Order: sequence, then structure tokens, then C-alpha cells
Amino acid sequence: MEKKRPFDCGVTRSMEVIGGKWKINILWAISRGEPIRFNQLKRAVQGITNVMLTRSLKELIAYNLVKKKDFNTIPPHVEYSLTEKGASLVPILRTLDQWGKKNL
Amino acid sequence: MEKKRPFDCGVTRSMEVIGGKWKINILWAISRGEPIRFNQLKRAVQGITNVMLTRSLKELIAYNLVKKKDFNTIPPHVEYSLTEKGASLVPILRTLDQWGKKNL
DNA sequence: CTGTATCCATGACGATACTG
DNA sequence: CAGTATCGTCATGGATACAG
Repeated sequence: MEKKRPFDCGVTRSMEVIGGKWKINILWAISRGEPIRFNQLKRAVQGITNVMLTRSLKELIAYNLVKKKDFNTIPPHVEYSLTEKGASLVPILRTLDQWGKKNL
Repeated sequence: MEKKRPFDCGVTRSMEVIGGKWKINILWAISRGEPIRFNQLKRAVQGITNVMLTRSLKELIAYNLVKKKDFNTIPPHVEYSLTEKGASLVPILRTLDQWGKKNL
């Protein structure tokens, strides 16, 4: 999802997670009220469409930052929550958040 | 240089700095050997072109993370170094770097 | 309710040549 | 040495309709 970068440093790899337009907000929305269902998430992340929410969640799950529980019912019922790895990223994002608010 | 984001959180604003393809590497190159001249920087950030280096530096200067000293000589001689603000970002990037290396 | 299938716009990124 | 001018490409993001 990211263009190729010159060096394979850790920040570069982290950017694959926080670099998209929605993924940070999705992570925060999940961390606030996990577990959370698809449509709750859609309401929490204002302005996001089905397409983008689905895409972003797939990536987050692929990175193992978010996990999905599917109840296999009809109508469908799924729940998203953070993995340990995902939870470990949140404090770092908060630091960045504070820096951004203070310095930009 | 970034697409509009849904919320104006600090991370979002920070992303304007670390979101580009080159800016992180430029920041690191400067922090390693400041002050540094244009062509030194170009060699340090492998693969970057004049165009992208100039563009990125302009943004970093606009955010007040990098400052430029122009000696106004012929041939030209300029030097780039980090501002305090820029220097304050580096440790955070290191944290992200470690997280990325460990978790991705 | 939780997605998928299409098709399209925009802008970040870049190759190349040129300049004071 | 330190840039600028042009012009092209392609990925990201999105609107809309539809499906199980």
C-alpha cells in the first residue's frame, strides 16, 4: 500500500501501518471501545466508506495488529479488537500525537 | 502534500512530516552529520533526485524542522541542519524505528 | 449486517534536461 | 554547486451499486 522506500528502516515499516488515511483512526476507535462491530466502527470513524473500512481492516489484520472474531451468524456479526502488537503501538501513537499538537 | 484526513489529530499532523517517501531519511541524514551540504545530503540519501530533495527540504523548512544557511557565494554553498523542533522529533522516530523492527 | 465489484479522479513521485 | 521546468506514471483513495 505504500510506494517503495529507499531504505528498509523500522520507521519505514511502521509507516505501512500508520501511513494510510484511515488506519490510525481505526486503531484509535478500536482501542477506545473494543471489541467493536463493523458498523459501530464505521460510525466511529466518520466519513469512511465500506470499501475503505474493509480494505484498512484487512491490512491491519494482515499486520496482526487487529484481530477479527466472526460469529458466523445470519445476519452477520463480527467483532474487531486489538492484538497485543496493536495495543503496543497505541502508546507510541500517543507520543506522536502530543508532538504533533505541540509542534505543528 | 498529504491527502486530507478525517480528523485533525496530532498524529495526522505529524504524518505530514514523516509521511513522505524521503523526509525521514533526510532528517536522519542531517542529524547524523549536521550541518550538511546539498550534494552531501544527496549522496547520503541514496536514490533521491534533485527534484525530490529540493521539494522535501522545502517542506521540512516550512515546518521549521530544518534550517538552511546560504553563504551566497558563487559557486553556491548552502548548509542544512536541524532546528530544535526537528531535533525533538528524532527520538520519537527512533522509538517508531524500534517498534517497526520488532513488530513488522 | 458485513461486506465485494467496478470504475474513476487526484496527486505524489520521478526522469530528464536545463540554469545562474 | 544548488537548484528549476516539464511532463509522464501509477498507487491511493473514493462513489456507487450490488451480494450473501
